[in-house]
Amino acid sequence: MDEQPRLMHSHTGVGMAGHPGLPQHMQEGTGGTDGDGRKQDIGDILQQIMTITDQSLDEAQARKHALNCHRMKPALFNVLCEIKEKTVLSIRGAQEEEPPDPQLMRLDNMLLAEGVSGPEKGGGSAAAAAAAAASGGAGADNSAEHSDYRAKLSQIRQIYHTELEKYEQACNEFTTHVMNLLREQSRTRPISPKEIERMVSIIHRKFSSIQMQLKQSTCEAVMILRSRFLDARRKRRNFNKQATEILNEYFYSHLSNPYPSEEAKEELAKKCAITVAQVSNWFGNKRIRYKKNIGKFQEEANMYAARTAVNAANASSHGSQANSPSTPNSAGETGMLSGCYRKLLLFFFFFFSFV
DNA sequence: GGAGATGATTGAAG
DNA sequence: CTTCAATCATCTCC
Repeated sequence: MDEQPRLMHSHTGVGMAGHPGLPQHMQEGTGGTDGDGRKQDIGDILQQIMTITDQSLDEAQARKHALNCHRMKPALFNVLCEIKEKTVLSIRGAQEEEPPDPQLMRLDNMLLAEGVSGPEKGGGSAAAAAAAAASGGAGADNSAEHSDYRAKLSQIRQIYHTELEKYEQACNEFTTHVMNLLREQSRTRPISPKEIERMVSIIHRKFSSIQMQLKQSTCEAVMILRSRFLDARRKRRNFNKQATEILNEYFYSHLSNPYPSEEAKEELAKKCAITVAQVSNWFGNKRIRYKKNIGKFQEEANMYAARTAVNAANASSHGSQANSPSTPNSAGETGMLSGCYRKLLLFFFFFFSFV
């Protein structure tokens, strides 16, 4: 029977003696020396434990209150807190400092770049802006496409934000609820603030995984929209004849160095009603295609060279009209030509044709 | 429908 | 950053 002293010890150690909420016989038992009396006490306690589930809620509350008011309770509670703190810290050691999820970062970056998350950029996205620049001067149908794109993107944005708000609200509500529960429970069992913090972070992690799904689907929607839009952008239009003539004229009149400066590009872009990027593209394509097959472009080169020569001659004779050297109106121009210039044109044409 | 022309895109190089 | 070179996707002409 060496269990008996231990039980007794534990009984006194836990310190229920003098507790106002405990039955008198239990309090007496702590200081008692009578073996039978002690046995009786233990029997009573066991009986109480066994019947505790049968007690009414009010009775249980009374016992809870009694326990809370016990004089040894704070000391015991602190000890338990310390033990718990150590345990929790050792558990946390392995879990903490986890790096941010790269996939989530990617999704966040993409949503930000597309203008879905973050501040609204007037509905404009990188794709819309790029396409707007690339399609330059293409006209009303393109701006209609852009507005369509913007409208759809804004729709996605709205849904995303509504859902995100819902998730955040639900997360906050749930977190508050759990925290209240834990605070309430912390009065009867040791729950450290760190433990609450950990619980909150667990909840946040769970909700952020739900949020990630939302972000994933939003990204997919944007990608689909964007790919459709970019496909539409690929439906290019050839530049109009006048624009091509302006570009060709510049190209062949600068054949020794067909690299227009930024200013020249801007001017050409303005004249052709296209973007500077399109001018750059055009010159890039032209240079490479010309170089690849000079023979094929010879006739074209001769024609533009002749035209340039005529323009130059024209400019010298009509000094005041020289401010538009690169875009002659062929029909009008020919009509204005004197016999002398017509001869000159023919000379240049044939000269360059046989060179 | 096919061939060639043409504007745009992409990746490498400087 | 610009330019080159290759390539793609579409347009235009026959």
